[in-house]
Amino acid sequence: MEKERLNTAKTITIYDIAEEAGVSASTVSRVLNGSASVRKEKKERIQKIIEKYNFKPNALAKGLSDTATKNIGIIAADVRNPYYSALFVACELAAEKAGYSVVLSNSLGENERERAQLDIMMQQRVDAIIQMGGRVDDLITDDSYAEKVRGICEKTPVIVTGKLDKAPVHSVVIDESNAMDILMEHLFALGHEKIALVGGEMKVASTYNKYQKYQENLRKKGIKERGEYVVNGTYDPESGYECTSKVLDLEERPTAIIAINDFAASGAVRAIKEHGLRIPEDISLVSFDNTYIAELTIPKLTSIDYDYEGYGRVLIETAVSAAEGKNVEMMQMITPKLVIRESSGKLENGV
Amino acid sequence: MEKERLNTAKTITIYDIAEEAGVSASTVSRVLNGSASVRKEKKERIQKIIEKYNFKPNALAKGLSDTATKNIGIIAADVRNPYYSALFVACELAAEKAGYSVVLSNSLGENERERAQLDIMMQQRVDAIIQMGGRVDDLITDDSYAEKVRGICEKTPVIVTGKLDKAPVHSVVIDESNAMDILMEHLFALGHEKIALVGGEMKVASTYNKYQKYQENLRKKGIKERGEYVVNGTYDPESGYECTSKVLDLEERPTAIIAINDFAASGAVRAIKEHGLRIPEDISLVSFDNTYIAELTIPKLTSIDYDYEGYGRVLIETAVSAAEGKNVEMMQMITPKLVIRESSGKLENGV
DNA sequence: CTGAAAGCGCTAACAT
DNA sequence: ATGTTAGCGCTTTCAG
Repeated sequence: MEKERLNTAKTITIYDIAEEAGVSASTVSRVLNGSASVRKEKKERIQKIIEKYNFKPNALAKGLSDTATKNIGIIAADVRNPYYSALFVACELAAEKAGYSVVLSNSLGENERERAQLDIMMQQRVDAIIQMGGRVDDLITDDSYAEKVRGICEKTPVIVTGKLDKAPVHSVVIDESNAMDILMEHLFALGHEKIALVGGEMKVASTYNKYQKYQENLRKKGIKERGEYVVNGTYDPESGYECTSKVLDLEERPTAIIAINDFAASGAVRAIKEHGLRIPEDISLVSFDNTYIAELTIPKLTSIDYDYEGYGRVLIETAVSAAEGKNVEMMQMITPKLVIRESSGKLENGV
Repeated sequence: MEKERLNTAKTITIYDIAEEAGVSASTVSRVLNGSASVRKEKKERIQKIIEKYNFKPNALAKGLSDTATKNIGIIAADVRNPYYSALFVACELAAEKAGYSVVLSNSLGENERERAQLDIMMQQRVDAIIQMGGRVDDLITDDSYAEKVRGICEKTPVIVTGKLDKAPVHSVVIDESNAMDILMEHLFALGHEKIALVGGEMKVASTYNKYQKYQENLRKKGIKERGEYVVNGTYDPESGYECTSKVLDLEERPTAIIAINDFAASGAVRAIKEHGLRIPEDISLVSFDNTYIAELTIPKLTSIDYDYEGYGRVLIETAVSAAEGKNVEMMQMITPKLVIRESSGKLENGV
């Protein structure tokens, strides 16, 4: 049987354009990129032919001869998480404006995949790599991972949303500590002192930092920390539900709960309602990330926002500048902001 | 000031490997791809050197000389929507297994962007393009868009999750009609006859199809359709809230509501609760898509699932087969499945 | 202002 | 089994 190739219209190249215009390929290239002046007459003739064929230069060939591909690789932990999808889309939009494209892949919590993706992006010759979540969230940097990234940094700038010790990467991180301060100030102002912290793993740097600040805030306020008010878990609704249930079953239950993210908070809402308690009358609930989940729950969640659009812009600006060899700060902070909705309220009376 | 380029370690190529191994570049290429047998001794020597430098062949050069890039472009309407993110990740995983990478971009409802993205993917020489949502969801195909895609199809297979008249694309669509049948059967079985349909735009094919089936089911059951029970809107929570509110304010309100997707349903939940009604005791609520939103609401939603993993697999298999010039069916259907949760229940008594 | 020529890194006949 | 050679499509000196 003969092998049939259906989709095989002739690929038109810069040479075809050149021939039809009666000029050399170089000239076509010049008008394509505006890299040098071409006589107006010729220029127009060439442009007409380009349009006629709707010619688009082969990006592979261009990337091969150039040094840049105008592609930025993004490795996200999981775009199904609204935090990452919001940030990713923000990056995509910012990149578009800067004349770059983004290439996304999800590490999905698997170390192996994350490393493989780094390799693929290098092979693809992206001009910079942005890593959002995953290994760069680890409180203790994985040594072999750091080494891998170090190798990459020699050729391609790497920007992370967390930290990576021992590797010259650019960091653009949320000021988690500040975020926790804001949240606790809010709760203190409402009269809460019995405050629980649910969800999240201590091996994740951002969670650990929040925990530190949680302690510090209590201490400053002269409130003794109760170990049973801090229940670790993961970052999903199920975990939020379980952690919250535990806290609510305590003899002396808290009057306010801080969930590690909106997902966990949504689980917390369920647990609180099942315990026959009202939000915020009986218990206040606040969380981090301000994803659209915060508007889906009933009541809507008071949550910490990061201005995703701005965050994405900074990430891309950093990536682009670094890719173009400009000098960029190695460490930048994103300032969080409190968005007050319905889930937090004044402490009415003791429990 | 001197321009400084930091990230510029020497790029090592197949020739460097060849030289150090004392062989020709072809031989290195052969061991790299296993495209022909190489004497074991040499092979091992070469592999050692490759590992030593952690050499990864330049994908651009490879794509340029080969005819394939092993990249599949995916244009999604918006990955921030859990439906698309679930499907995208499913595709990514399936592609990975097939030795392909996926390249994502979001059209975000903007016609211009969607077209531009098609161009970019062509320039990038992806082996196939999968389009999820966007213009391919239109009930009436945009002519100029179809023409554009037609041009692309001549070179690169296009797979759509909707339809595109007048363009030889492969379709992998959800059997929406069947989905609506299942949902209504479920409601009928629970005793509901006053059924509303909220959210969605009729200009979107899938919504229109659902509406058709909604009517047909009522007719078959001998129930007269009430125009006021069908309230169009969009696909977000806000719209679900508004559409549902309208329906609940009717003199004779429905006993069951079908939301166009989980997002709209989450808004519906809010509206229903604000009306002081219980779900499902006073009113049943069902929806389409079975995203994680269905598990976040209280109560959890009865929703139509599509088996995202399977759906993604079919999309990628189709893309890969088409890219490799194999014969693939032009039209495939995804069978929906009902997932019953807490939001739907027996009709207790008349309103 | 423009063309010729070399090269980006890899693959694929074609010889040997 | 392996080396040689000729591209893939574009950019970029270098001449003129």
